[in-house]
Amino acid sequence: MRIRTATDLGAFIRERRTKLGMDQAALAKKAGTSRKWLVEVEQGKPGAEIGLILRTLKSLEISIAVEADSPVETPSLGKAKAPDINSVLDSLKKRTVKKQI
Amino acid sequence: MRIRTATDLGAFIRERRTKLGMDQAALAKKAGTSRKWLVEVEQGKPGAEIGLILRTLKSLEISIAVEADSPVETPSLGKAKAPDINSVLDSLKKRTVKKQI
DNA sequence: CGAAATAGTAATCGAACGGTGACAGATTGT
DNA sequence: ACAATCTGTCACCGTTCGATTACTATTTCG
Repeated sequence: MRIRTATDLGAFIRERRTKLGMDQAALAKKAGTSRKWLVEVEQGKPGAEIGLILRTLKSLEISIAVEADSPVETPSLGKAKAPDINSVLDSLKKRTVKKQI
Repeated sequence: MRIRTATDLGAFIRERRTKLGMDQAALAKKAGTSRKWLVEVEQGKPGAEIGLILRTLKSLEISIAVEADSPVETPSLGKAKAPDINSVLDSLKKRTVKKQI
């Protein structure tokens, strides 16, 4: 499932939790958090800390993956957009990536 | 890329940022955060708020997906897997979605 | 060498986090 | 009806976040 907001994430966590037949208390304990925190997360709390989120997902055996949408910069697409290459070279010229090479 | 820890996430964010030729200040501004925050996130800060993380990933055109590792029960067509069905029915009997309607 | 840009760090401060414990509402089973 | 269970909410409190504003490396190029 695609996650765009904290609400998406909360909904998915809840769905998975109930599917596994766990109640909030059980999951909170397993993830090492408080039940209050879990309630708020399932409701889409945007302020929740990523560390606790990851622990919770792990407790639910949920894997999380990230992926770059566009390879580097949307090339192609109709217009003869060579400028993209130039802009990249330009930015590289200004101050090289530094880590490169 | 599979994300298991905040460090994984920070590394991926940094890699993507540099690949796009952005510096920390540019990304921080685009994501509506402070540069200091971004520095810490790239270093793997587990206390970072999920809301800001999601904004940052969006600014980098990174999509994030979650997936249940084990399917709880395979509703595959006509398989002779009765026990799973029962457990599902059991959990459903205990408490339904409730917030519906 | 020196200037410019990028990245890391420090101190401060208001705001929000997360934990605890308790309570009310809703739902289910006896 | 009653008890048991699960969920949502509340107040309190110590801790920590994130923004801001500096300052210090480090790198790169003229």
